[in-house]
Amino acid sequence: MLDLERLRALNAVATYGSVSAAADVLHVTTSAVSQQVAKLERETGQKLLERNGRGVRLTDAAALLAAHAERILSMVEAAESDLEAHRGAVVGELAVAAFPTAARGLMPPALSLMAVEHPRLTVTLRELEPHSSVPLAARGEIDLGIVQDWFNVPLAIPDGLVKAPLLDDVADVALPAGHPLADRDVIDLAGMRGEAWIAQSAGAICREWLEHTLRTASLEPRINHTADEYATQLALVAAGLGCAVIPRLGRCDVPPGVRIVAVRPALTRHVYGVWRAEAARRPAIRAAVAALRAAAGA
Amino acid sequence: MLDLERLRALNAVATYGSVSAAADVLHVTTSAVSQQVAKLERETGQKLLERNGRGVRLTDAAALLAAHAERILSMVEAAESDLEAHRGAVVGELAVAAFPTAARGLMPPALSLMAVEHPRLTVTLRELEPHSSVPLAARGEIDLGIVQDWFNVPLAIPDGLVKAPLLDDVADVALPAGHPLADRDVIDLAGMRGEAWIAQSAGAICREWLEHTLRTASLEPRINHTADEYATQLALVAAGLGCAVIPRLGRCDVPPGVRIVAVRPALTRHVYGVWRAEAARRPAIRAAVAALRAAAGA
DNA sequence: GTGTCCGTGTAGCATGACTACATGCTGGAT
DNA sequence: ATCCAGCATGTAGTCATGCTACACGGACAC
Repeated sequence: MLDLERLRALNAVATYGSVSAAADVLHVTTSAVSQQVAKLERETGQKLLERNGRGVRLTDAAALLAAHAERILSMVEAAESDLEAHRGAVVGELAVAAFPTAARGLMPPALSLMAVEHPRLTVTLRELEPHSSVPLAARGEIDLGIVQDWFNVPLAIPDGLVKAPLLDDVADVALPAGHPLADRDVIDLAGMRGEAWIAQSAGAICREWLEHTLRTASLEPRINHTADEYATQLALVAAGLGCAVIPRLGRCDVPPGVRIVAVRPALTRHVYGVWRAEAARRPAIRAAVAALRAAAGA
Repeated sequence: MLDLERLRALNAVATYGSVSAAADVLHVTTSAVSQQVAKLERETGQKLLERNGRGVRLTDAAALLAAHAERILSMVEAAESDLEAHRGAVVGELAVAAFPTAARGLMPPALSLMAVEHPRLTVTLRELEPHSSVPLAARGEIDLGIVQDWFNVPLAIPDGLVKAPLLDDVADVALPAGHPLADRDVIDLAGMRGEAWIAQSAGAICREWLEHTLRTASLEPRINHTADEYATQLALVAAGLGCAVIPRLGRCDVPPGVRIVAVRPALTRHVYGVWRAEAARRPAIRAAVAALRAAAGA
C-alpha cells in the first residue's frame, strides 16, 4: 500500500520542481524529501527522479504517480473538510420504528420535511409495536422509536433510554349507524354499559388499555371480536358487530354505516419518541424529533 | 493530514462490523486496530466508535469517514495498478487461488509457462473453493481467483470484481464396470432414473449443481455417499456404491472397475478468473490470465 | 580550479506502531 | 445469582521508521 506522506513528497517535488523547494513547502529538510522519494522508488520498483544538471527531473512513472497523488490528496482533503463540516450537521442514517397509526399518520409528513431540510440524512422506517421497538432501541438496532401509551397506563421505559413527548392523540368511539348513541355529539363511557367491543388481540397495548379503562369505569369488558388493524375493526363495526375505540392519528376513511362519536372525558394517548441516552447528542435524532413535532402540530 | 493506514483500519471496522473482525482481516491484533481508530478520533476531534453491547457501533462521523475511506483506498489501489501497468514489466508477486481440479489440472502448466516467460514474477497458489476465494479476492487478500460455475447455476460475483472466462470443462459420469449402462458410448441423464449418486458434501458448488441438474431432469437426487475429493468418489464408484459426475479437468487416473461415459447433452462448467477491478491493469494479472488460457488450450 | 548550489548518503535521536498481557464490560448459559 | 466466553480498551516494552544534522559528490559560473 502506497503511503500518503510519500505521495505528498513526490507531489510537492512535481509541483515545485525541485527537492529543495518541496522541502521548503513541506517544512522539512531536503534529506527527508529525498529519502521519502527513494523509498517510494523502492516500493514501486520504478525510478522516479533522475538528476538533471543541478536539479532533478521526473520520470514518466513519477509524473503518472504524481498525477494520481494529486487526485488522491485532494480526495483526502475533501474527506477532512467534509468531516469537519459534519461536526453538528445532520447526515448519515437513522433507523426509525413507529407503531402503525403513527407510521401512517405522523411519519409521512415528518419524512417529507426531513427529506427537504436534511437531504444528507437517510431515514428508514419500520412499522413496529412499542413492545418490539423499545428493546430494539435499547440495544441500538433502531435509533429512534415512536411509541405510545395511554394516560392511565404508562409504558415502561428501560434504563438507558430517554423519551420526549411528540403529541397527544385523542380517540373516539366508533358505533354502528343504527346504534342508539350513534347520533350524539359526545358520550361518556359509563353510558356504554353492556356493549360488545371490538379490539386488538390480547397483549396489544390498546387492548390492555381498553380493558383497564372499562374496568376503571366499572364496566366489564366484553370483547367478542379482535382485529389488530383499525380498518378491520371499522368493517366489523359497520356490520353491527360491536363498538370500537379509534384514535384520530392515522385514522383511515370511515366506511358507511359507522358513526364516530367523541368521548368525555377524552380518551388520550401520549405519543413520544424514545432513543438511547448515549445517542441523545446526535444531531440526526434532534432533527428527527423536531420534524416529528412539526408534523404533529400541522 | 489523515493517515491511510488508519483509514484502512476504520474502513475494515465499518465493513466487517467489529474491531476483532477488522483485526483478523488486517492481520493485526485488536489492540492495534483499537489504537489506530483512537488516534483517528484524536486527529479528527470526533468520536468514531462507541461501545454497543459487546461490540462497537459507528457514529455518523465514522460512517461518513469510512465512506470516504472506501473511495480513497480504491483510488490508491488504482494508482498502484496503473503504475505497474505503466512499467509494463511482469514482476512482483501474485497470489492465486484455484479450486481443486483447476489447481491440479490447470495451474501446473500455467505456472510452468509463467516461470519461463516471466521469471521475475513470483506466483503463489492456494487451493480454495470459490466460496472462499471470491471474498478473499474482493478484499484483496488474493490477486486472482480461479473459480467455476455450471452452465445452469451461475456464481454470484460481488461488485468490484471482474471476471474473464478461461475455459469450459465437460464432465462425464463414472459408473461401476458392471453397471447396465457402463458400456455405452454416451448416455442421457433421463436414463439414470433411480440411480444412487456419490457427490460432494452439502454446500459445495458441485453438489448443489448436481442436485439442481437432476431435479431439472425430473430425477429425485438420491445421494447416499459424500466425498469432497474425486479420487474418493471414484473409489466408491469402483466399489459399486453408486454413480458420480467427474469433470475432465484435473481428472486423476480412473481406478479399475470404473467406466467413464459421456453425457448428452454435455454437462459443462465454466472456469474463469476473477480479480479486483482496481487491479485490472496490472500486467501480472494480464500475464497470468494469458498463461492460464494457453494452458487451457493445450 | 574554486565557490556555490543542489541532491544523496549516514549516524543518531525521537516518534510511533505493533504485540503480549491485563482489565473491564456484556450477554448468555448453568 | 453466578460463572464463563467474547469483545474492546489500556499499558509496557520492543522494534521499525522518519527526521535532523552533517558529510559528500556532481554541476554550473566565474
